[in-house]
Amino acid sequence: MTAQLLAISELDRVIHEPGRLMIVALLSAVKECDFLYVLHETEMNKGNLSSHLARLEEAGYVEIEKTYRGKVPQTLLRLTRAGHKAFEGYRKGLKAAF
Amino acid sequence: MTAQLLAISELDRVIHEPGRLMIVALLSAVKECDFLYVLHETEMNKGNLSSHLARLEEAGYVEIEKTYRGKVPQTLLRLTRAGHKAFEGYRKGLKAAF
DNA sequence: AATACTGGTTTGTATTGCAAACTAGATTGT
DNA sequence: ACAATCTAGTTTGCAATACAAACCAGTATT
Repeated sequence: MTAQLLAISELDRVIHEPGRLMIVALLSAVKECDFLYVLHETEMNKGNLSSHLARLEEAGYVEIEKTYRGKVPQTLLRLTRAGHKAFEGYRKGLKAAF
Repeated sequence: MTAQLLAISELDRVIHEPGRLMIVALLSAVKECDFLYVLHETEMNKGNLSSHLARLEEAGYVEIEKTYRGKVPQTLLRLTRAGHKAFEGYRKGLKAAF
């Protein structure tokens, strides 16, 4: 197995999925934002975004904080340290592959 | 939607899957090889490789030619022109995203 | 006091990805 | 010769997705 194929085979599947890749790329840039911002920026639907976030949270890559902006609920999102490392590793993997 | 997110969202899913990405990367380098070479090089199992190849063929990205090496069957694989273009486009997409 | 809107979550389904089981034919052993 | 084994794959069955439609609790509107 060549280094290229090895790098591809080792890509983190949680991050690799395009929907989640968008989320992680976005969060890695802004440090914190809310559900609706990610929703609009990625052009996903709510159900999809919700479940991808749940997956990322379960992987320990994002923190989800439910709070309020006045009376309306707001879900704040941040990449955890593990999330940042995973994304960095993912990008290194890509670079190694291509 | 930023250019980065757009690029991610437009990645070709057929090629994006790591198993198939390995196959396509390999075929793009060698022009032609057989099933067993890809099998050993990628370290997949046969069932998996077979179905990923079927998907790539159905997408028009690989040509599958069944022939014989003496008396033993041999499956030859090549990337089609469309496959080369798709892979090139995929790499451009990645470059645009990261 | 209905109706509609916000900000999400849950549910149902169709598609995948995966490996175990199978197949057809060639080879080897007895 | 004929059973057992090997080779080169394909098919099948299942578990895990990804996706959107339907739902829900609370708020604002008419």
